Amino acid sequence: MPDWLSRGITDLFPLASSDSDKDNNFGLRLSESLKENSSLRVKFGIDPTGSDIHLGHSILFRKLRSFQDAGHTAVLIIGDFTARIGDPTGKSKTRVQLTSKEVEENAKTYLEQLGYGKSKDKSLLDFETTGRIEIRRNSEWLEDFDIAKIIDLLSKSTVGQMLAKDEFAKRYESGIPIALHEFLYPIFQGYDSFAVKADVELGGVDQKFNVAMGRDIQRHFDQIPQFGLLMPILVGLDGVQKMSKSLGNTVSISEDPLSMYSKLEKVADDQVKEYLTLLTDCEPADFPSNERDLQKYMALNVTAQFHGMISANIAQKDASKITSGFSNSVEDVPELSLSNINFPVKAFYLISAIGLSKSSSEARRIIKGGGVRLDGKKILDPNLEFSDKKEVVGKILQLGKKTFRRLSL
RNA sequence: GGGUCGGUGCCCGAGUGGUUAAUGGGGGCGGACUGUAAAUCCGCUGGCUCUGCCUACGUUGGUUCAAAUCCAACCCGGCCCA
Repeated sequence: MPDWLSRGITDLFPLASSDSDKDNNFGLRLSESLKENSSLRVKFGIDPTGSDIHLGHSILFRKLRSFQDAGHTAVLIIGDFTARIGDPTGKSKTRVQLTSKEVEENAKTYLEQLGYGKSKDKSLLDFETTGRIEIRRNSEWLEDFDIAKIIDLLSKSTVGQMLAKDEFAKRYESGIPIALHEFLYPIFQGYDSFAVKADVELGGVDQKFNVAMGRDIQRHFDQIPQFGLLMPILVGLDGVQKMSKSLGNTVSISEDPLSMYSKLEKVADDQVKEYLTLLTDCEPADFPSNERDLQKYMALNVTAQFHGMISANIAQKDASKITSGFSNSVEDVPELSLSNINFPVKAFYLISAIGLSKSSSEARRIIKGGGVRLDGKKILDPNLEFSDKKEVVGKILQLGKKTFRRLSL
């Protein structure tokens, strides 16, 4: 198996029983497809339930991109129909069902973040080269399923199988409700594989059940079952739980270089190498030996993946100025426009109005707690009034240790 | 459908008529410390341009000077029985 493929993966199934067992030998299937010049169809489903793509998601997209670069076809399935069910995976309670309008909006932002419309060297996926990507929505085939068909599919799985799935088992045991429609999710996701004739499905390790379901359903319809390629779940900034928006431990791929770098340089020591493996192409031979240096090296290289090495370098310099107390000489602070603020304005209101705090009460609290600086000078009175824009324009507003904004007109 | 127990702030969980945004823990945020962090320590943790005013204990109504706490109906859930 080539390196680009094996890097970082946790599972590939089924495993070949012998070298000639071509339906179960992925290496063989891969080399055959290259010989015949017929690309593999690599399915990856996204559930447009949020709007932000973070680094945890990006490891799957990176792998998908590797397939594209190797000449295969990424079949990106927007789970617009299944999103309305809600994937129970990893959820300890029934997920809220979204309206189709919300789903559509999310899907659009997803595609933009993935680089839809951009050249391939500036985007996460290759939308540019013909034949390398196919974007599908599963409402295409799921929307008008009739009951007979659903019953046919449902009859292929048992309650026992469903309850063997970890999340269902846990919820069942601890008395947390499982709505019946949640059982449909894995089945429909599995059907997607048949609908797009997937040769491979990519997913996180927590998707094993769903990916395996795809194999069952393809077999049921006499299609050669897909291979399952599973990637690890990225641990989030808290160093313990998986990276997930609802846990608030994410780094979003659309974040500015400075925030991205600053967050990454404090990733827990024992996660740093994992980040390097999954989020960069760096080789272990080049890793610095000192732990703090390794952290910085990782933060730099990951940031460079999304913003380029030049911006990443500036972010690194800026971050070090900030931590050593020279925040006024920072080069690349994101600007924040004051155009819709009416002066005179009180400090707490300013912070809340420009969106740096969740509420004006929170802004007051942070100020009282000594967490706000303007050009390095602490502001301690929430009611401090700025009578004119000129007083603050061009200055750097700092919130806590990580958030910096240069105020502009 | 019947029985029974229960629904409290981001989460868990106290609280069963009365100074109060509601004990405690977790999480989060801010500060100190440090190799950024973690650990530890301290502070904050409903909203509002805030010396005050709103909104809050499943929902709606009721009793009362006064209700998260009492009553009624309804909604939602766990368990047991069918």
